[in-house]
Amino acid sequence: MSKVATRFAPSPTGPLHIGGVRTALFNWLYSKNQNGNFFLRIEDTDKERSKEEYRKQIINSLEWIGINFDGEEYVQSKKIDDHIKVAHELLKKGNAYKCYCSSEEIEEQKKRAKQKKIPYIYDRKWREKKETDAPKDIKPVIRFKSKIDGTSILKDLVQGDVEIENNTIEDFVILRNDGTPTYNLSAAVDDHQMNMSHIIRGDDHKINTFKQIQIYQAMEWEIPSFAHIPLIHTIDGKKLSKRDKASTLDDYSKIGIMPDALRNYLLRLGWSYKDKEIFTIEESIKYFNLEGIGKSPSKLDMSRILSMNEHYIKNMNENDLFDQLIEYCNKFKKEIKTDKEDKIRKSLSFLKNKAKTLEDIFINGQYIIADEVIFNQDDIKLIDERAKKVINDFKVQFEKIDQPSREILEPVINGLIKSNNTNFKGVGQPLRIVLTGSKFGPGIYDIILSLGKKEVQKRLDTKIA
RNA sequence: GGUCCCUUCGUCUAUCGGUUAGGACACAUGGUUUUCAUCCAUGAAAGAGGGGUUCGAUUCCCCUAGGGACCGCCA
Repeated sequence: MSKVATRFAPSPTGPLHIGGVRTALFNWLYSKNQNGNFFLRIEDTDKERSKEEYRKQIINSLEWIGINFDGEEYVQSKKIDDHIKVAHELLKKGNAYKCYCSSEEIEEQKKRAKQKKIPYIYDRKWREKKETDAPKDIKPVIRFKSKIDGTSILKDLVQGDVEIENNTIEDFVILRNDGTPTYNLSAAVDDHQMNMSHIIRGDDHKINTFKQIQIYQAMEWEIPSFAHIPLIHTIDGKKLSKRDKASTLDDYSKIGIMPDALRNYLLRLGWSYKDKEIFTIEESIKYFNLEGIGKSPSKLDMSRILSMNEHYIKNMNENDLFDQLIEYCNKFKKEIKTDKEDKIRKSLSFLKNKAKTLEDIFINGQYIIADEVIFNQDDIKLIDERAKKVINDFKVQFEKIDQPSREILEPVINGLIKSNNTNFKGVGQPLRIVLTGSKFGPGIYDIILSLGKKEVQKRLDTKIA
């Protein structure tokens, strides 16, 4: 058997959405699992809608989530001549013919079919007509001569055997009247030339597959294996599209979802391996297979994405988390000053406990990151005379401490609890508010130690309410 | 409308004829805790409906219902 080769073939007509990312992921994983290669093919033959910025965005997205392709990026538009050559070859071999119907004529037929509520299918008018009957003023398209009799069976690696009557597949256009190839031709030729062994793509391509297989057969090419994976649906059960919000990778990265978490989520969306939920990249390559792909479409679930991200935040290496956090803040929030970096790094161990996203860490860490304490107006109201006295008492004691540590602070706090005749909350809450601006936050010792002596003193001087 | 596909807790899923139908997320309750969280424990929660086949069906077959995809000289 020849070496496994898969590809991801997006068209750069919009931002890549996570359905596409999952398709890319499955192709990539399958090839890596089989020790094969994974290629990227940019299908940019729609000159009107293809945009360079989208091409870049697609490549960046794949890189962000950790999918790397082998070899050179394959650009479909550069291969158009090959596609046209095949069209003419099919014509010569009698597997295709020129159709002189005007687009108006076709439109008219479609409209009529719609009115009568019967399915439209091109009537194969020019299939057997003689070229000499051709009208002079019309540039023909080239149509593929599809099978009319019998049925075809697609042995799909995910869906099983799919049988279809050949006459439901029309004589599709392979070359437009401007001489350019259409999708089914280009895709078939490219996949053949790229030596694809497995075509893994969305369910929505299933009918195309029947068309493309006929091209392979006519050209006597080896037919690759196909696997049509179920689509990802939105919460209301419709195919995910680029227009849906929260559908592109950027939508997730900007709220602080990390690539590994999203990768893991996408992997488990429509694929499973026993009861295993968490997969490192290495594990996903090791365990990925086509048998594990389910047949039914699955819905996107934000709370699941969040909890996956939370899992990664809590379990990943803290240095890596720090790096990702800084990168995230610099890109989407504000640049973290170098003098704050160290404080943040030290505080990660407790800041991450309250976070589902990098954004959460950023927000929870505001009391460190921001130069000025931002006070929650409601919480300030909790600072009454008693609280002020506690704060003041603490200030006096704190000034005597050279090197704050938990061991030194603990007796101080306990002493204040006693002398003020209160409980821990009576001391902790006012201090937390004056130091961070909010009654919610990390433990009081964590706050003090993360800020450092100088900063704590500065904040204790703050006049509130 | 035609063709094709799908159907297990709210969601993602396990089960490859015999299980108290399992796990994860979310949810609820309780515990730990200096707040919010984290963490731990517990709980509620599913085989669309109807026929077969079988000693036995969530699992195999058929029908119905519901959902989805495709039906471009887009990709």
